[in-house]
Amino acid sequence: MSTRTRFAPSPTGYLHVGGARTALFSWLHARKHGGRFILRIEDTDIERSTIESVNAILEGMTWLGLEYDEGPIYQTERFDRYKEVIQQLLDSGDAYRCYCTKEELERMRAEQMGRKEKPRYNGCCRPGAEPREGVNPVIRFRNPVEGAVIVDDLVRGKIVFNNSELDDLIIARSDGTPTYNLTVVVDDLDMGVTHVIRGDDHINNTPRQINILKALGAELPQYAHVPMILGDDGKRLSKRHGAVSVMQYREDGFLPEALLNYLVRLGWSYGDRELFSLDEMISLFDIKDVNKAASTFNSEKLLWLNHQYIMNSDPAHVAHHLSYQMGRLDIDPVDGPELVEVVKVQRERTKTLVEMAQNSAFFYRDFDCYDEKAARKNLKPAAVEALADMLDAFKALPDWSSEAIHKVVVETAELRELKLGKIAQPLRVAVAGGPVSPPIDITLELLGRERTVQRIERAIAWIEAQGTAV
RNA sequence: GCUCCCAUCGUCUAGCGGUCCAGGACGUCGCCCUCUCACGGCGAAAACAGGGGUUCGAGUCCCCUUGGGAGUACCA
Repeated sequence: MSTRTRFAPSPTGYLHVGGARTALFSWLHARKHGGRFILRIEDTDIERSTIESVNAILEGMTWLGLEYDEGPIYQTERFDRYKEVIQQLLDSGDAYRCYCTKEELERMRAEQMGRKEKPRYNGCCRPGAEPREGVNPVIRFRNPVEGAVIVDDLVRGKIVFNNSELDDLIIARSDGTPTYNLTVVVDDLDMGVTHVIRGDDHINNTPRQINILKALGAELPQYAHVPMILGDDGKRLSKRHGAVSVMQYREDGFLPEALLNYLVRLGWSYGDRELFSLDEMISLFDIKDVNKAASTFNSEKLLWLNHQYIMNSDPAHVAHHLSYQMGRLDIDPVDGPELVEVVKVQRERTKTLVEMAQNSAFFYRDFDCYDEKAARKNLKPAAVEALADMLDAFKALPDWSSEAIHKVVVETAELRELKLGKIAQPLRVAVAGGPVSPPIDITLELLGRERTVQRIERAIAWIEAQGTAV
């Protein structure tokens, strides 16, 4: 049977990095084995599910490039099928109606906890209960009492659960809607899922699901429970830890492939390798090699990876993503140099696209004011002469190239008997507004003669104005 | 409480009984390069949670302790 995997989020929020990694593992497994990857939306909890969340998840998957072969399949559209299976279970005696009220169940739990027992349903309606006035029954699965369920997990190995530890779980609420453990089983079965790859917070659900599958006479899929991702404090990753939404990483200037690369290395490795292209991930990844222990999300390393991808990816590709950030700054790339050229000169000095956009804004529009510290240090009266020299030279330059510009800067330094830094830095602040930019000759070449001239004039005027103001 | 899971540098990890006075990466700290910021190069500090076994030999296998995590819903 050909491999079929799925990612089945419940739409109660955005796609977070933990879910994204589970989806990635599942996607990789399908791709590696030439199988199919299914997206299923588990929206049976109508109270908590929202269409916004569905869209956010879809958007996240798209940005990451985790394309699905089937779906999205919505569970809310499959209620008839679930009802059919529930009826089947009822008919075969593997399920029964339970008339206990929520209040009774709560009391039962409280008493059990008081006796330091594991809280579980006591099975009072199991032998068959009489309908009660005013009580809409729930339907429970009749879990085997004897024996044990052995989960042969691809990442955990064998896990044994005694049936005596399990109780009769509810598969249909009193309003008739199916619950999670039932829908997962039916869906995975109907969709022919061969490998259930999911977070290890589902381990405890697995034996129950296996029992239902067995009652249905179905063949079991392979299970792989991947460890969770923790925040810096060792607790399960959540909003408290900062950016957890996949789309927030786009906002923060990350390349999707950098995030993917970071995620795949969290709980998985291939020797000493750190960098993996998508194709390499597909060929090298093996779900069996995934670690058992939970791992902590480390933003610093993600930043490093992002920088690696910014530096080593095709500049045109980076430029494409950079344009999004430029848009957020209200910059239209037609107002300055080609974005690709900007990427080429900025990529080794910025770790995120946000940073790159901010540090490159001066190529496209005038800045409002100088960086205070840099101006104080570099835009001093002593710099005026050299700036004026270069201004004249630049105006007269027949050829506006970095080589010619470089020559002017060097010659001015020699003429004024100053170190290159004493010349280049004031010039840099004058044209870029701050102390950081690519090499000055390249910066000016990209900026263009017109803007260079204007900005040097502006700087000279500014310095002189400072002098008279004090 | 009960059930299940986990445990190598601060973090991600290599290690699948001897080749480990434990290797790589991020980060940190030095030095070099340098017109700024970076890139890059070189180097340093930094870990087998503890205790019992098994074995000629244990980071690697078993048990216990400790510490973490998950589940324990008419949520998923």
